[in-house]
Amino acid sequence: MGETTGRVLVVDDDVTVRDVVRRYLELAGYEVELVGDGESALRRFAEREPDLVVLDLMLPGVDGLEVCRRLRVRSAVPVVMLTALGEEEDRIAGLQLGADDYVTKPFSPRELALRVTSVLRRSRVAAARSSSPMLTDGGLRVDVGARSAWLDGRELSLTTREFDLLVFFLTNRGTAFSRTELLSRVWGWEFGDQSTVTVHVRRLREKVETDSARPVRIATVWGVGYRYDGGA
Amino acid sequence: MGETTGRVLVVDDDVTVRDVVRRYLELAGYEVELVGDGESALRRFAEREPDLVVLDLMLPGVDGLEVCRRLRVRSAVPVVMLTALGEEEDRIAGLQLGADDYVTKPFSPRELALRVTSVLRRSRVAAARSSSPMLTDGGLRVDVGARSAWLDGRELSLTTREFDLLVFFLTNRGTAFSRTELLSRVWGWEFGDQSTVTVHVRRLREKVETDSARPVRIATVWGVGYRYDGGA
DNA sequence: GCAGTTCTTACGGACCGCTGACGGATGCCG
DNA sequence: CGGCATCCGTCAGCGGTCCGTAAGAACTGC
Repeated sequence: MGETTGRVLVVDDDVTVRDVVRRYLELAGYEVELVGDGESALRRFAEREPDLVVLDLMLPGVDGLEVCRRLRVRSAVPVVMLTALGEEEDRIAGLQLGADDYVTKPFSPRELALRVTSVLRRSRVAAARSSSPMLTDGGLRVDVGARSAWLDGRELSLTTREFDLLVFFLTNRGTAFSRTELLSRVWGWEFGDQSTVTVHVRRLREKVETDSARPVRIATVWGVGYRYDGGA
Repeated sequence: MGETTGRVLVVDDDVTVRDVVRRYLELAGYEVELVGDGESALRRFAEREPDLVVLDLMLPGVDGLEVCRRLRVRSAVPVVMLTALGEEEDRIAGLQLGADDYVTKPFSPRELALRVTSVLRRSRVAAARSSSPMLTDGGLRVDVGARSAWLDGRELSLTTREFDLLVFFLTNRGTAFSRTELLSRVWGWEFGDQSTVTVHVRRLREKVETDSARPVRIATVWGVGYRYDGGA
């Protein structure tokens, strides 16, 4: 099959390793680019934006960990690290920097190709699911990732607690919660003054209700607590 | 249509060939320059920086191969070679020197025009993909590969950290990040003083915000961290 | 009308982010 | 090798925001 399933950038200073890796990855259907040092890796990455990077830890000049960090600054590209046996600490550091997998030298090229395939599949699934969710209700729109909210088009300035509270309500519509439960699930407290909740609900109402004296969205459930009803 | 789709420099010592080629290329919408020998070709190339060069192999004085080689020293301009039948070796040499296509004499002028169009299209696609990606936002332009940035045309002098931070923000617009997360993804630290982030954001703001006391691009998200909003 | 519950307002302190300054590290130039 | 400039991380002070609490008023259900 001539169809490529992705572009892979291989970074290793050993020509022999590069060639072997190249052959196997190409057999697996990948388009392969090779570079021998960190600077070239970063430059080539910027030019070609490969789908995955195979990165040797030991590199002349900028080392593998630094390359990984710099890549991570501007890309979520999956990285597979090549480490020598016994570089335990480096491996851990690498994974902390966001490497997605690692292979210890000496490695079987077939194994590397398999890992590449598996990491790539994993990251593609993750990417498909990662778009920032938008909560909406009537004229209310909430971007959880951006931590901002709009009511009828104009932006609301909500404090941290208000925002968290609103998000909780929006993701749990139609269910009544006691103040104690809200304290637990929004504040993370297991005990505390319930009036804290009361006051915050009031302040939130001032911002999301058209008439805060006659609330439509956040309903009071007498003797129990509060419930979020749709604003539609 | 009067619009030109590119400038082509034609190098051939035969006046008749030049005129025929010129007519067809102009019909195809190109702006055409004609020269008759190698020295003129190099000089004119330097003056006009055409988008493509049509180059006869047999030239008085500096021959075609040498011209091609000299061009390649300082430009990636696409070259289409004109070769006589049987100049097999020259053709191979030409391609090795970086010619992008060749046409054997006698040739149909229409075929030449088609080849020119096709080479030009190919090279433009390649250029678009290989030029280092530019991040832009409002008056802000960032060349990631070159590690340089401009605001309203004048170059910014950013330090390494500032640059990385800016690139991270530009590639993750509209999402709020905690200082801890920035520390992890830009600094590569898993723990550390959060004020490090605060201070760097401040320094970056001084350089990319019109009024750093009233930031527009890098918004503070109270109790959380920072978010990059468009500067538009 | 009474008791329990919720609403409203006010306030002080805690928290947070901004700022300016400093010392150490690093790299460059003489 | 020594001096200088740059960059970086830390810190303390300050000013502003936010939060939790308390206390009185209003309301609900009985």
